[in-house]
Amino acid sequence: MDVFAALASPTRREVLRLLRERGEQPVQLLADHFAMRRPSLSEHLRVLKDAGLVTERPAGRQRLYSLRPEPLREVADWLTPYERFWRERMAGLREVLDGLPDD
Amino acid sequence: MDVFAALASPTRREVLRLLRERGEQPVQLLADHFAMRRPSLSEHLRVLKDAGLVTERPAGRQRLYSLRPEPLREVADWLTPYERFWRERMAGLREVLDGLPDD
DNA sequence: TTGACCGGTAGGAAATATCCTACCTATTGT
DNA sequence: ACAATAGGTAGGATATTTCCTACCGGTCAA
Repeated sequence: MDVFAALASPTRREVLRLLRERGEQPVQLLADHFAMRRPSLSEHLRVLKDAGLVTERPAGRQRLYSLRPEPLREVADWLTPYERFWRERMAGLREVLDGLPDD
Repeated sequence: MDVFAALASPTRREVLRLLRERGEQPVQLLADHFAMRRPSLSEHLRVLKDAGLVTERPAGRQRLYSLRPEPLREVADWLTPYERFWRERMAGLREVLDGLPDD
């Protein structure tokens, strides 16, 4: 339910990256890439699922997880009003740099 | 140091919003908008400062905090590779909607 | 100089997060 | 039917977060 909290964990961000790069994955394949036992990864997957960032689909005895990027829009939307701030500051920095003599 | 973790708290996101909308603010003015004692807000401010999201400047007996949006670029950059995913999905949804009969 | 004010730190309580091992169910292959 | 496999749940240890009250130092104003 809370996208920002779900993204706070490096492990969970890494899970999202794996799903983005590889597409749908069973738990075991994901778990292979972490120095962590499977039940711990299961908990991370549950947090991601509660946040709507992944979906799960049974396939035989496996469960295939895939990326569901929609909730990331909330983050992108949240960032929007800050963009002009860092653009202005980057522009200011650019001016300062342009004002320096060539080396 | 960890921008994503700093953004996980609704209180801290609200602090950033206040600083964005009002500019530089002393602690007391910020604290007035939360149902929380001042020392707790001080801790949130420290987390934001450690993440580089605010700067602090002494002014008499006050300390003025202001927004420092640069670290948010890290978040925006992290989001970038996911953008095409939700765009594709939105496009797909659009097609479905377009295919529906007018009501 | 002294009292009021601003805001940080100390230390503790309670809740939550993050890991583990042990165990359970469901599915598959022999 | 049975052993092996996939993956979730239970419950516990520990660490971290988030709040509080009490207190402290620095600054300003009378």
